[in-house]
Amino acid sequence: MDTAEPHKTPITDETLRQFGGYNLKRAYLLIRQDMMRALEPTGLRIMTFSSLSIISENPNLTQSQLAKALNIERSGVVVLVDELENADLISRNRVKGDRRSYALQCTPKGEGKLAKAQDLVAEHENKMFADLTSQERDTLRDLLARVDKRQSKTED
Amino acid sequence: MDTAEPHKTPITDETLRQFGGYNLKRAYLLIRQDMMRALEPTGLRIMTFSSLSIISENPNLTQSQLAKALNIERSGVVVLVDELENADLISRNRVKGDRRSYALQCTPKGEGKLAKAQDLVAEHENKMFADLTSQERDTLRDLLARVDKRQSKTED
DNA sequence: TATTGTTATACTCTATAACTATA
DNA sequence: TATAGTTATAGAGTATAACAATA
Repeated sequence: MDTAEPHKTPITDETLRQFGGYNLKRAYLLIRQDMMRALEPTGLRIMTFSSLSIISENPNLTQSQLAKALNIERSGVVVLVDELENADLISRNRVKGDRRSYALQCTPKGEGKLAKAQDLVAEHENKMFADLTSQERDTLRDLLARVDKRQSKTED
Repeated sequence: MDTAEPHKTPITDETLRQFGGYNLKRAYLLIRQDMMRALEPTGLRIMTFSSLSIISENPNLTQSQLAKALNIERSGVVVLVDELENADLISRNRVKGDRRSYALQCTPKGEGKLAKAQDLVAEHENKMFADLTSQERDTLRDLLARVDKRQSKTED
């Protein structure tokens, strides 16, 4: 079998392009990479940034609640919260009624860091979605959110 | 600090929802998981499915070309191609002019497997995008593809 | 018994770097 | 010297399972 002709024309992925999931993955990986670069100067990673944002928006939530919000396991949250606490961006506080759980709060330093990070992320998004009009960005966000919303419905 | 009140209202992620990347990630992880489930009966994983599809569409392409098409490193392709070859779904063939590279081809068995897998993936997509009209699915695909297209342009 | 947080462990995916054989 | 494929290794990211403290 020493006789194959090399493939000449440019490589295509037309078949895969027909699938929404394929386009979704390509775009996601691209944006993920630039997002990591954008957050670099803050010392945050994507998941610590997300955690910080949710903690800021929902003061005194527990780690279990954060796990559910992030769609990850409780064990994964420990690492994220450790990292944020060690950087003095959040605090673990004891709760009145239940001594098993912690109430997570942003520190002032954490709020400042979050604000800075959000600016960098907004900049990153403007870059990544530069080819889309403001209306198209809204449409994309809406369509993706509607796909995501099916999850809670189809909880079997 | 034993005095924090627990967070009462449902946990929200409104701030993060404003970012396209966040919605993208949520939708991607959701679809990824169901995609793995959909492919399970075929024995294929997402990346071997994608590889098989691209090889079928571009007969006799090399592993390096496949790596570029999949946006991964050459070393990663070896594992994928090994897996497909061991399952007798593709063959590595020697090329005329260059004895360093392989020309990858789908076997008849590989074409059959690919067809079956594509049906399963189409079914999976119908399920995941059930809340979107046909037109909205096209819009989503188009917007994602346009985000992805920036990559080749912004090659610095 | 069930739940919160924790730890240890393992698995998947991918990148990096060093190697070989060809060119 | 450069390129195709290979191998070994390491690093994220996450899941699973078992555990201690508390409910």
